[in-house]
Amino acid sequence: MSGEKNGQRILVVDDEVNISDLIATSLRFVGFEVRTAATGSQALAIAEDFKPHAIVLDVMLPDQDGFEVCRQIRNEGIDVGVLFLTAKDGMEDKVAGLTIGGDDYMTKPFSLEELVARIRALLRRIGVVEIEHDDEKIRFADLELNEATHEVHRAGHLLDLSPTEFTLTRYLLINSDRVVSKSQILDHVWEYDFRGDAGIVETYISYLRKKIDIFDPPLIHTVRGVGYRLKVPSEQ
Amino acid sequence: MSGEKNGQRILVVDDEVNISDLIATSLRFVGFEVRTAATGSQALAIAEDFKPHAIVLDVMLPDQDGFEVCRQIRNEGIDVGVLFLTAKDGMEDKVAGLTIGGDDYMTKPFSLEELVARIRALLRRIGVVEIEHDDEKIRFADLELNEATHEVHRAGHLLDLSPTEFTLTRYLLINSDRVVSKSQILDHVWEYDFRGDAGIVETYISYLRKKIDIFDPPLIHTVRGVGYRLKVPSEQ
DNA sequence: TCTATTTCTCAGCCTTCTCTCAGTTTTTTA
DNA sequence: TAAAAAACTGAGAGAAGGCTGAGAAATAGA
Repeated sequence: MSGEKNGQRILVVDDEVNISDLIATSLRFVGFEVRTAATGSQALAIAEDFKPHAIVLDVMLPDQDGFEVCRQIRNEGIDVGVLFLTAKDGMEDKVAGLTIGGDDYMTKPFSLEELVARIRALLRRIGVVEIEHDDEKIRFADLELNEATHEVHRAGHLLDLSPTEFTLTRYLLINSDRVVSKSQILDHVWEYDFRGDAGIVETYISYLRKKIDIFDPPLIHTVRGVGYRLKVPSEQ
Repeated sequence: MSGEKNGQRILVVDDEVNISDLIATSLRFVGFEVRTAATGSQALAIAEDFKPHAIVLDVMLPDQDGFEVCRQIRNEGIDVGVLFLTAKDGMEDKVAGLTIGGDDYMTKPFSLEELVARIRALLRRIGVVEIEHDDEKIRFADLELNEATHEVHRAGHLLDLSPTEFTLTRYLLINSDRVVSKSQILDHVWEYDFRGDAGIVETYISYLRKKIDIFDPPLIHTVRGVGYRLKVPSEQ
C-alpha cells in the first residue's frame, strides 16, 4: 500500500509554496520520499546530501533558471532524472529542446494524476525500478491501459480517448474496485486550478461509458451519494 | 470494545463549541484520544505537543483559514491526515484540492456515524493502523459490510441499499449484539441538525428488514421500549 | 486562417431517496 | 378483556442526485 518508504527520493523545486506543497503531498502519498526547495541554491544544497532519484523542477526560479540548477546538480555527480515545470507562455519550445536524455517536461497547470504518471515513467526510463510499479500496463478485467503507448483496449478493441478521458480511465483503473468520489476525481484528474464544479465528472463518466461500456459487462458503476467504482458485476 | 485508549490522537478544530464538543464526544466514545481547539493559532499550539494522527478541521476559522493551519502544522514536521469540514454554501470554490494526500472533506451538516467512518478510513489510508479496525470489512454472522466498495452482503447476496440504509446498517453492525435506542440511532446516523422525530428510525428499520431479513435467521430484533439489537437468535 | 477536436456549462429529464402520515398490528397494562 | 402504548408498514409528495444532449468556448492542428 501507500505510505511506506520504498527508497525513491524526489526533490520538488518551486518558489510557489502552494504548488510545491501540493506536489509534495501527492508524491508522498503514493510512497515517495520528498523534500522541497524554493530556490535554485536551496535545491543545490538539499540535493547534495538528499541525493534524489528525480527532481521536479520549475524552470522559472527567483535566483537562477531551472536548467542551470539542473546542470550544477549533475556536475556534483548526482545522477538524476528531471521533470521540468514551465508556464504556458512561449517558452515551451525552448524547454522541449533542452529536455534531453530521460528527462521530461510539463506545462502548468497540470493534473496530479498526470504528474505522478510522468514521474513513474521517468524513473523507469532512467532505470530506477519502482516497487510495484515496474509494469507499464494497468489492467482490470478486459480493460487494459498501456502507459508507454498511451493506448487503451477493451476486449481487444482499441479505444479512441481524449486526453482527459485517458487520465480519468487511468485514475479509475488505479483505484479499481474501490469507490472514488467526484471530488477525489476532480482533485486528481483535473488541473489543480480548475474552478468548475464536480458536475463535469458526470459528463466525462458519461463519455467514458459510451466508449468503455458499450462492451459487456459494464465496468463503470455509480454508487449513489458516494461516487464511482470500477467493478465486474459477476462478482455478485 | 470501545472506550480504551488505543493510541490514536485526534485534534478537532472548530469555532462553534457545540460542534467541536459533539465531534469530540463521539470520537472519544469510540476510543480515540481527543483535544479540541477553537482557533487556528490554538490548534497550532496544541498540535505541537499533542502530535495528533488526524485533524478534523473547519476551513472557516475566526483567525485564519483551515488550509493555512494545515500547512503550518505540517511544516512543524507533524505527519497528519486532515478531514476538512466545509459549509454547504457558496464556498464550494475553495473546496478544490481537499482530497489530496489521503485527506478528505465533509460538508456540514453531517452524521456522526459518517464522520467516524471517514476518520477511520483516513487513518487507514495514511498508514496509521488502528487496533481492531485495520480491516475494511465489518461482519456479523453472515452479514458483511465493505467500507471500500460500499457493498453489503447477506449470506453471499449483494444487497441494494440507499445511503441512509447503508449508514444505519453500519451503525447497527458496529454496535452488534448491543441494544441501541432510537434516539441514539437518530443522533448518530442522521445529520446533527435533523429536526424530525424518531419515528423515521422505525421506517428505516422496516426498509432494512425487507432487505436484510428476507434471509433466515432474522438479525434485526426489536427490544420493546428500548430500541434495536443485531443478534443471532440461536444465541438466545 | 480555417477546421476539427476537446473541454466545459447548462438545463431538462428521469430515477431514487427521504420523510411524513395514517391505518394496522402487536404488546403491555389496568 | 378492554384500553393504551409502542411498533410496523404502505402510500405518496417533494427533494436530491445523477444522466445526457446541445451548444458555446477554448485549444490544437493543418
